[in-house]
Amino acid sequence: MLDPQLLRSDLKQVATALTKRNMTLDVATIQQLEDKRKAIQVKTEELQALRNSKSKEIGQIKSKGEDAQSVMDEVAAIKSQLDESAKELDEIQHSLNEIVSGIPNIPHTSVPNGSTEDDNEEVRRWGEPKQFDFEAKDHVDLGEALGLIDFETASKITSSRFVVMHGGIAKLHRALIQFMLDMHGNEHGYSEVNVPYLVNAESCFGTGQLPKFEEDLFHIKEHGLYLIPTAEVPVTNTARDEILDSEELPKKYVCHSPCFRSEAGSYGKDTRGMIRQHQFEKVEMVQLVKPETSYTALEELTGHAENILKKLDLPYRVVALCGGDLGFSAAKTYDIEVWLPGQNKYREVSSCSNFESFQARRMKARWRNPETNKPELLHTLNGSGLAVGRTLIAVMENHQDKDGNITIPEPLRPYMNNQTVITR
RNA sequence: GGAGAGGUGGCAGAGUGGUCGAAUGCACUGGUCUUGAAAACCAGCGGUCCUUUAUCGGUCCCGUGGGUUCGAAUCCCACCCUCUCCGCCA
Repeated sequence: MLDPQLLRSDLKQVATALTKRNMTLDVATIQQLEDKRKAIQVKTEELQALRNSKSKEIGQIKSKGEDAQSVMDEVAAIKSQLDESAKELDEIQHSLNEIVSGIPNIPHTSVPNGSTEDDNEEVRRWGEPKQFDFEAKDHVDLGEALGLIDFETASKITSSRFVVMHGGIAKLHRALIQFMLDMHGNEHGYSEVNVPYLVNAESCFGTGQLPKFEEDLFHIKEHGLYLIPTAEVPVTNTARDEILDSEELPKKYVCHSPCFRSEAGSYGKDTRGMIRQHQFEKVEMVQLVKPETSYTALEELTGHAENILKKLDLPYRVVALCGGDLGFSAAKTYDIEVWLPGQNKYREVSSCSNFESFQARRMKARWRNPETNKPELLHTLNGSGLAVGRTLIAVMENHQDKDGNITIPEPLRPYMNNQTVITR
């Protein structure tokens, strides 16, 4: 959520900043509602103040044993006015709220202009795509030839966009998770958390999935809960309605979880293989920081995700998302794209974002600034470190040999009983 | 799932219709005292929103949402959560 003060004082400037997202803000409607809100809120609160003081008066009169009827009649007259005014205020605030909570974050000044992913800006590359002296297979062919990846059974027991993994691939998947958790925990200073995979609506609102993107979520209606689309939701919401001490910051969490996405609207996209699933696993990094440090934290966090790819010897590039490709809550995002020989292109394995105070304002996640001694909004960040399924694909495709075996990257071997290769 | 108890400020804990945003204690902050510290004493000490350049002032907040009332922490209704016992269960 954007700062309501900013919307009041500088609505036009906000509208201009949002054009970077190819978004037009309905300035006239907001301005009109805001003017109305101001007038009615002042009126309502004045009436409330009057009612309160008169009611107190009644108490005083009665305690003296005198007759308070005339004052009571006065308050009764105020009451109907107040009810009407309060109702009107409620309606205006409601519609204003609806509009404001649907406005995306303002892109940081460093965010490139553009409307689609083609306009994203490549920041750097690491590693060289490997030249194979045979025709590289994709993970589907590799996995099925090994007999270790099975989409058919998954669709029998559940539906499309799910997968069953066996043996060496299942172990490789698990090894990746443990390797990532250990790297971030031991080398990068994150503390590991394990959180619920079902969350309530307040949490989804806090991180920005609700109200606008409900269709992307799996919803358990009879319990009013949602399956998490990313650990970002439960982990960031640990700070909801909290005021943290300055000394506890920054808070850095790493969390492994499954992620559930309905993928509504992506029919026909990435239907082959494990690239786009309804359920996948991810190791997520979340940081809660003081505002002045959030952009250095973003660089640092992105670097932490990159380190995983470096250790696994997987070529990648980092792109800065352009305004049009930026997610709803993010002020700035770097995507990390890993090289996939099977597709002959770079594909996203991580998305690292600074949300500034956008999520924090929605969830009232604050810290006490010792300089002012007042609660102030935190800045929140998160990034995949990394998407496990896609990293698995990358390992398979980049480290395959001509016989279709997979060489296990050195750092994963301790997690796989020192196995060096996955064969049929 | 059944039965019972309970949800009040950072914590503990009082408060059952009217000067209660809330006693008291602890914690915390500042001051006095002290060579320093402790103790003692004095003072301060929640959040939200509105108005305002700012102050002042005002609104709202006692689990959440409704209701009754001139007036609700206090009464009524619904829901949520916690604890204890029983049942079921990884």
